[in-house]
Amino acid sequence: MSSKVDFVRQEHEMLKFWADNHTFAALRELRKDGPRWSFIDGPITANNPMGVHHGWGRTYKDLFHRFKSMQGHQTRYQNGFDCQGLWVEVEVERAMGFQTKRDIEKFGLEKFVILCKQRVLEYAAVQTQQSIRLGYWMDWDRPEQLRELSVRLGEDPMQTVTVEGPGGSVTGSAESIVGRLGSRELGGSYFTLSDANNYTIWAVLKSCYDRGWIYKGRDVMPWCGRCGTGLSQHEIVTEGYQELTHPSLTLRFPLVDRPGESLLVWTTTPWTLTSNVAAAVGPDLIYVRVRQGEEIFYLSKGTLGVLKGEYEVEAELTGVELEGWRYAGPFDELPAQVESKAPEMHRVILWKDVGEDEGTGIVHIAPGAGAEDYRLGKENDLPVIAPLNEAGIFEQGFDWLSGLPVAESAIPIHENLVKKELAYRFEDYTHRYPVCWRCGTELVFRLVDEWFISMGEQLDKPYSEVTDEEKADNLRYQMMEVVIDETEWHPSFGLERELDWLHNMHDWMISKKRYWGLALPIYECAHCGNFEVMGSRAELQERAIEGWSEFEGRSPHRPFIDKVKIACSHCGESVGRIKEVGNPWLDAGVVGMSTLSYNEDREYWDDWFPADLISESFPGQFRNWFYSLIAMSTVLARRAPFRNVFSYATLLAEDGRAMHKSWGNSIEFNEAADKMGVDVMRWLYCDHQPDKDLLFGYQHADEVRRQFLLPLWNVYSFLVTYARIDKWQPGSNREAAFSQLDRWIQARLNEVIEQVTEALESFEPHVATGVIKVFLDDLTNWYLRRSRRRFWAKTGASATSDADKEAAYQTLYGVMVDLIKLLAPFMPFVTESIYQNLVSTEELASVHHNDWPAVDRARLDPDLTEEMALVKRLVSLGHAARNQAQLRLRQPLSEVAFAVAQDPEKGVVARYAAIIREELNVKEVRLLDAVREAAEYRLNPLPKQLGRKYGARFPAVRSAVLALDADSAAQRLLNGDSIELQIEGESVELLPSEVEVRISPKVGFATAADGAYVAALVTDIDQELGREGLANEVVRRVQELRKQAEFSVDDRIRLQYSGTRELMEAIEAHRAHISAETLSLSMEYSEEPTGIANAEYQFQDMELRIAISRSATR
RNA sequence: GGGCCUUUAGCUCAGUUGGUUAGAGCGUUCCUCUGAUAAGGGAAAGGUCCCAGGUUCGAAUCCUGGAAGGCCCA
Repeated sequence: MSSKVDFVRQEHEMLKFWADNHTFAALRELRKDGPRWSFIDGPITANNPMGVHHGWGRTYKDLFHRFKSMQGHQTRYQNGFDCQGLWVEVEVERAMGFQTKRDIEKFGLEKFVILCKQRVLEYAAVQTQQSIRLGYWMDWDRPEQLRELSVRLGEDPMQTVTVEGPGGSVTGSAESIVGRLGSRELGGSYFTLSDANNYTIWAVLKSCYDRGWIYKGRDVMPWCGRCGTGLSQHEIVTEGYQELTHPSLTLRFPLVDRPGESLLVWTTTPWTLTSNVAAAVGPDLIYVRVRQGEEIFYLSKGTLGVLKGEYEVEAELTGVELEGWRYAGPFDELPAQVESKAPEMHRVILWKDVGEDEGTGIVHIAPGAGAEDYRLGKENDLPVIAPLNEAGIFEQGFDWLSGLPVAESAIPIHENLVKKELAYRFEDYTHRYPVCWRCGTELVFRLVDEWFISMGEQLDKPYSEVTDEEKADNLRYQMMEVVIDETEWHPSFGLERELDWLHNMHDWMISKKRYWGLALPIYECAHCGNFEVMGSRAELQERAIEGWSEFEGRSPHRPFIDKVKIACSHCGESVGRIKEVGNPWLDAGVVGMSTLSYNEDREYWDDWFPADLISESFPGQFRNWFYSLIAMSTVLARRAPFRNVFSYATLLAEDGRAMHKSWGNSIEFNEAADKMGVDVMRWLYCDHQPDKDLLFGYQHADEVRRQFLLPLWNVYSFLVTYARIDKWQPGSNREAAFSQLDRWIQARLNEVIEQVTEALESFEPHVATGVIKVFLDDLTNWYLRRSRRRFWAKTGASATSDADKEAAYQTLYGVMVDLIKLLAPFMPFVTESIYQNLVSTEELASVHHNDWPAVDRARLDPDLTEEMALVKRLVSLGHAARNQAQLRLRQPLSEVAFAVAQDPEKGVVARYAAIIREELNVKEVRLLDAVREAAEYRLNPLPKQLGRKYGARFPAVRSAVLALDADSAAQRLLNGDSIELQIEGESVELLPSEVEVRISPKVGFATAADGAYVAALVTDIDQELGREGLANEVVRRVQELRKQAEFSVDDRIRLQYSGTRELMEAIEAHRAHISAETLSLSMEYSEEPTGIANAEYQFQDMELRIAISRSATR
């Protein structure tokens, strides 16, 4: 067995092994009658290859699936792809070189929608392959089939195709097959573009409509001129802001009734000045009247810094005093201003939100170009001037500005204001400004009509006081109710965050003036204004009065769905669907219902709803997927769609910054998989506290490989190496005599099984990995290190040694098998590889088919594990002492003596003497004789014990203890006697367990201490010890040479040697030892040692020449 | 302006119900071990536990206020 292993290549071999043997299908078969464990996948946008951040989330999803599966559950294994919406459109536009919506319309909607579907299918195929590479076991579609469907769709969507489903082949048009992807007849991932998904949203919207929750609203909202669409509140936060620099403008609003006097107003969006109707001041702010030359300005006292040059404050007045002052607007000459009659209405209004942090304390108000302005305008009955069209270009009625894109308007507007002598100051200003999160275009605020779902009134009281009656017609509180009553959040602060969002959310804008997406089933009558919502395809068919035949057989998307007209139920006019498509979070949110066949098979839904787990990254999802998922199931069933939500933070590059291609710190998924291997990636992901941002990179990955994966492999490799030499097989009836170490590692293993199980059940993967890491260290650096020689024992030497060796094999093998089972959900590849070599049987052909290890309580042994922990601690002190005295481990010493903190610990030293002796290479192990060997005592009153017992009197007790004569007090305490203390006139009894006696040993020892624990080594080396040390040096050199010469570990050799006389004497004195250690069948002195390999060494002023050859006999 | 999170070694992070000696990994220096290990082990150096108050016999930990950073909402 080579210890050098190419893990990446091995992963590819395992992928092939799983594929060839249908290992995943076999697992599903094994678990098909198990208790259900339900998972709903949050759809990944099928628009680009997946990134390493997706790898993080998908690893968790796979981890929990595999864990639950090993616990016997059947699960649905359905991945999801998010398909509809602007992000796909934007990529297709980019690919086609389209600039505007007009380009799309010119190209043709029908063809455009097909391109969108094709893109989704292609990237679904890519992501499927990547996910398989990750070891993510899901019910994947065959990537080739997805690609094939994409091609067919492009050729002719109505051509007939046949595909294989779990229950046999399915035939239909390419378009209809694509529309049925993820259905139970086809299997595979769900696609949010599916007919079922779209029609289930129709059902949701219908239900909202029936309760009066759907409405058309007019509002000023963030708008992307390039995309020609508004953005909802969900889309604009987070991704939606950038630090941008804009020209900011301070200008005069001349006061009509006060010649020569002006308000000073500040704006960073000069284009909105064209639509100014009012100026707002803070009612309680202090304003000043300032003279600068001939001019008088008004601005708030706190913003005087904006003034250029000298000024003189003439008066102070409050905002209220300015109310009603009339002023001349900056663009009153524009026809749009004149028509709206705004110029004669310009006046100062009050607004409590006006502040002094920036600007002049006087805010210009344009209700047609700002959200808050619009609300303020409504309250004050102000006219609304809307300057921009869909594309962000000035409308007619703006004279010389009409036709100008808003982005190009700042400079001309400034020049115009300079000409009118209104401009006061002009400078760059950097601020966070909203941009379109898909295409990066700066947003403007625009007055538009959009469709909304009413989220219910926000009541001015805490949730606990909201009554059932109030909840009855209020979606907001119904959602809060199901979240509070039915869900658990990991990490727990998620609940608070979600409730905060739900409590404050606005009505949900569900429409988008775009092309590729859910066809909103809203039919608005142009004649009478009435609107209706269709709740299903059947309902639409029933109501259709024209166009059905053109729509028949097509997916419910534009343009075909738009052919269908119904008769208005009020006035009978022919009514078409509104042109808007749906917000994509409707698509993602409904999957909690649609993928469980809520509309088609209520029994199945009942079986699998709600999900036991959902899991996504939390930044963003509180207001996106978590929210929409909850909204949809609350509308339809008034139930929470999941019981547990597990979420995690953000993946960053190793330098702590976001990954950006242009910054050179970004790592692509495929590259990471090829270079690190996915087992390493998965471990790296899981071994991280999920609510903290994860720094992902090669250094970190290499650490995982070196510190975890390699040692794991090495233990396995050791076991296999010697099992082969000894032809050892598991399951024999040979007699085994289990040692203390065997019982210890078994006890530890069972502790670990218990802890790992608990950690995974409480959604704390990083706790599980932590426990396993410590265990692997125990296994390699303690159990194996201390057991190695047992494996080297010559078979047949004695019954005792054979039974000991058998026990070692059985123990290491058993531990290894359980360990890889525990590790299988985390590292499915390397564990499978080990399993195949170590265990695999016909019934359980994969590690992943095994049951999760159960805790064997009989093997738990807390005393043993605690004692061994102490032994390790003492031994480590012994190493420290050797280190300090510069006494290498190869040099045997006569004895080590320990001091321990507590009386009961004394027994441990004796009981584990053999282990300690070997580990520290000493002849004797004993306790320090405090009376004889201590040079100094110190008393350490233990705060935990004494503090709890005496509370506020602790300081007094403490000083009383420290005031004792340390020598005599220590003697008594070490004898187990208590001591009377007088504290503030009272007598108290000090117990030996309440104070630690610290010893400094006399000279002659090399010591190391940790609190009261002391290791003291006798450092005298007599001739005998010295020779033994030298013999070990010789052994070491021979071993080194064996390795250099690439002898195998069980090769017998002939050894020739010569060198310094002292060395030769040592060799003679320890011939047997050297020959046994080095497997030398013959050892002979030779002036000129000759053999296959030879070497010369110099150490400790001595010289050694050796040569070795393989011996023919064994 | 409000809510949530974070702040501990040069870097990345642990730190249990409050206990007087605050840990790990990486990096640096030195030592050591090697019959699985291009590995491992040990030691040294490195700390105002963000700041200020408070509670307590005792605070990295609990409370209040503040600062800085991140996220979310106005």
